[in-house]
Amino acid sequence: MTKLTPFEEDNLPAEQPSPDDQSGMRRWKLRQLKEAERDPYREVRYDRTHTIAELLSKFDDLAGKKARIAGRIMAKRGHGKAIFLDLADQDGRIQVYANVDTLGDERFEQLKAVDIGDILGVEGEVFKTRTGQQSVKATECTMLVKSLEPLPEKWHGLTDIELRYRRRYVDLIVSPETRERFRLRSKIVAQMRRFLEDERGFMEFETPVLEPVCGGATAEPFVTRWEALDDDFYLRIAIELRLKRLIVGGFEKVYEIGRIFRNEGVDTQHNPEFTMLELYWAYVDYNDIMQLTEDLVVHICDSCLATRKMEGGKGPLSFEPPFARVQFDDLMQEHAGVSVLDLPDRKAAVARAKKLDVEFDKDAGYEKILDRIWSERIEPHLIQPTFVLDYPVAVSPLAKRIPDRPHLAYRFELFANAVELANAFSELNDPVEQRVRMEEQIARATEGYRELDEDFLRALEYGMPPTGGLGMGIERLLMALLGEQSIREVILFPQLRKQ
RNA sequence: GAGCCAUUAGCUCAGUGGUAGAGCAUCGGACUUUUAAUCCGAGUGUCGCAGGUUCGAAUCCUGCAUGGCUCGCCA
Repeated sequence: MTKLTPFEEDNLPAEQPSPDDQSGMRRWKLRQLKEAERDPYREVRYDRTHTIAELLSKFDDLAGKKARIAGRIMAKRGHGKAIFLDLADQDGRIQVYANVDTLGDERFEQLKAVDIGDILGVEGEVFKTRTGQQSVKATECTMLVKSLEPLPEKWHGLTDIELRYRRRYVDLIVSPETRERFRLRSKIVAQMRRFLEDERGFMEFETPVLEPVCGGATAEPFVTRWEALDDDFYLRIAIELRLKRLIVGGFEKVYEIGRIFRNEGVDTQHNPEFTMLELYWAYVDYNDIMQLTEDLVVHICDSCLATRKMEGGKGPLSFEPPFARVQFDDLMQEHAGVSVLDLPDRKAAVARAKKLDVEFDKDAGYEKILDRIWSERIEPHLIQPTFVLDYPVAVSPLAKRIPDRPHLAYRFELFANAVELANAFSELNDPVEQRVRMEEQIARATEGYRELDEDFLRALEYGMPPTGGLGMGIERLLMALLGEQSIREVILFPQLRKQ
């Protein structure tokens, strides 16, 4: 008998608790293990000969040979003097068979005491049962972790949405779909980097998340306090203005995949923190960026999903290039019955919105009303991947004006599944015009915290070459590619209220 | 921030005013190739929280909490 620490004495029951108290039962079992000098938490490593997926893929060669595997017990089927366990590791699941003849009485009784959720190392012979089930016949079992909480029901798993988010680790244990979704997220981001770096020669940089002034988008920032300086700072709402400084500095192909924070509400399309790919490419225009964007998305389809066709929430999607390319104004004329040329001011926009039955806040400014018409009347039609080109300058403060159509800017957005995936410009590099447009934007802003990023304007004054830039919401892309309707399904730990 | 909906056993869910239920899981027993193992037996509980109505409330009402959906802000 090993003497327990006072903490263990207090927290691990000495007597068998009520069977209803499942975690109590497990703690009681843990105490017995510790007292018998079989404390599972003492184990520091377990040498595996194979992962379960490897073992299964080489099963015929390994049959009759010894193997060592490890994983979590997902099911337990007692059978008198024999027992079956399902053992799962990261990529596979296999049956373990054990009987009293091969293990002996003592070790067989120990194995019978394991609970679903415990983590076990198993050494044994690779074999098939008489029903042909690929299995390992245990000759030695090592308890690697005692799980103190019971897992959800084996058939339905965890369906309570709140619990799935708050205890994502449990969701990952019991839901292969969840594991697969986040495995794909990791792979897609990795392939994004591989494509940009290895195939296109971009360099990734990391720019500050904490900023003295925030810009690059219109959104409410999170404010935080830098105590040492006794001053407020902001969590960035975009990466744009930082990366453009790198173009000024002479780097020609730069990108960052990073976290963005926007102090806004939560819904199926929005999480207060999300991940954005932003890239800037000197000496090219938005047509080159459009081609790059299409190539990138197709590369991800081919390398991660092995298909360019998928089931979106609003019907089947085909990412077969070339994606449709359509003028913003053509869509306006088709679905809103008006050209932006005929909506020169707020009054005209209000009249059109009313005619279209598009509701808007009575304080809404000109851009906001245009945006409302757009999202109510046009966006719902953009199911298949579509590049929408040449937006009104009024809603594109960082994009270069088109000289022979001065009310429009060199800007495109990529839509799929009726959601915006990406936003790109031929970047405005005229420091004088940029200052005017930013000042106009600030003057119209209804929310606080808007001030000119003077240092960005100074950078433009030093001279930024003609540049194309892109911003792409990673979660939005994942939703479109994986057919998910809620952004929380592609974010491991979505923001929820404190409990 | 607003509207609607949900919250019952560890998990998945029944239960519309009259003794709180099922399956899985758990506990006891049988079973040496099962696989949602099977068979026999047992116990699940602050019915989200706080009030109210009623002889009596999981059930009706009010407030609160958390979550979901829709809407507003936002990508």
